[in-house]
Amino acid sequence: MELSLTEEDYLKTIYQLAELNQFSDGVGTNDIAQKIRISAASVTDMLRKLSQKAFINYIKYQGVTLTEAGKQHAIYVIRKHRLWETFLVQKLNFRWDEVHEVAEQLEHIQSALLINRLDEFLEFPAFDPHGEPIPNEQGEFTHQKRIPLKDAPIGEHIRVIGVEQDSTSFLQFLNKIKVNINTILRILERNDYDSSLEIEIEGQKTVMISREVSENIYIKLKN
Amino acid sequence: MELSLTEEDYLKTIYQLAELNQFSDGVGTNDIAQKIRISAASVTDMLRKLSQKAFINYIKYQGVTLTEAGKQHAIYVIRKHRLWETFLVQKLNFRWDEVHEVAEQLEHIQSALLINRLDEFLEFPAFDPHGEPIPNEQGEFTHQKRIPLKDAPIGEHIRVIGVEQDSTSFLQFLNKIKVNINTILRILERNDYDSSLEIEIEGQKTVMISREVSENIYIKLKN
DNA sequence: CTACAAATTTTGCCTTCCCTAAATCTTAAA
DNA sequence: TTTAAGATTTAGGGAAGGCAAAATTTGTAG
Repeated sequence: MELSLTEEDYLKTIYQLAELNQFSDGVGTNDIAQKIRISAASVTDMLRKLSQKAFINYIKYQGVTLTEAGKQHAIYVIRKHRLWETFLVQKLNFRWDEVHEVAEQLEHIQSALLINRLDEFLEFPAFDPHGEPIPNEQGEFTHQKRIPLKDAPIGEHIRVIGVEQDSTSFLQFLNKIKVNINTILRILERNDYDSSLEIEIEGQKTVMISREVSENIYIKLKN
Repeated sequence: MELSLTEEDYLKTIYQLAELNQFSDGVGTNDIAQKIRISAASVTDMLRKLSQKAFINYIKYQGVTLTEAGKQHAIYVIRKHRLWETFLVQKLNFRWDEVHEVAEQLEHIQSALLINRLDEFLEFPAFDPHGEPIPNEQGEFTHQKRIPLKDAPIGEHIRVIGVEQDSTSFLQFLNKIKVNINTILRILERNDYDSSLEIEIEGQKTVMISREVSENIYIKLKN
């Protein structure tokens, strides 16, 4: 079944919200409305529609969960989004902070052939430029243990493997201090009063970063 | 100004129809309707809208022409379309007959950065995989003299530089007989009774092609 | 010059997706 | 247990883009 661009956005959003709130048992109308910047009334309309098409389980006033079909499709949209982001960064030299808006459009192109060829062209990447896993054609994710930089041990060499991507200005900041995927860092000192960190970047310069920043960078120990 | 996907399609279509009918002085409502498979009534609606936005010159019952702004944008859509086709064929190994549908979607992605980076990535191609010229960022086309294969001299080595792309089955046929851009041909014999040609392909096999086919392949003399 | 066929526009209406305001349900504090 | 705040849905409606049928204009054959 072909879904409209809008329907795809809803499914993706519901999937992402469900990921976040793994504790609760359904995604709320308002959460969706807020995330895609739309009125709650409009969301209710669409939920009824998606429910009829059997992509979501929807009981009035109770929140929604994805059906298996809905989940499959949501993952497919995420696959498309992350493959395009990878393409933009690796092949067209986009910066971290430039990819999102364009990938939001590209993710709705309808062509299974295109996506599989793109995957092949990129040599079947397992992670996108922000370190998020890219589902394969079967919808399976590669898992990877990620530690927030703020919890990393002091003094050891560590490798950046992911970042949160909600904020463009955050990504631009990382760009400015030349922190990227695979950048090697070392925490020199932790300041307890404000949880800021002094870090060494690629053995070169030293930078102070706030707790906000160190919460949004994920690393693994080198080796 | 940002144009909707639909508006872009209309402008592109008007441009293409105007190219074809260079003799007449305006594109008709019905022509547009037929080309984009929509009712004439809907076309009238959109023409009024595009006229208000100053992309076309429209006088009721008189047909339309593009304004300078409309022409610029039409050419930009064509630029996007042809760059994406080039990408699909050169980088993702799409066949001639597979590219059109996907490029129709990709041509509406809104990002000047994306298009210019794609252009660069493809090394500023002057022609798309069907031999059509790709306008540069300034909207300028590279011209190239093309001779229909049916009018080519007998016996000489000639190079395929373009094909018509209206028919998928035609493109599939070319694929089957392994005729592509830059393929070297030689006409062995012309059959006057039905204007069919016997041609040699890349010095290898020999094939009979009908007049319909030879009218839709363009060549230049080798060297 | 007329009259009819073809082209075009108008009219009235549909679907999708969105909105505000009003109504209703849920839930947690008192 | 009550109730008010917050969440959600309903009601009514708008813009974009589409359609069929009716009305109008144009152009051409006689």
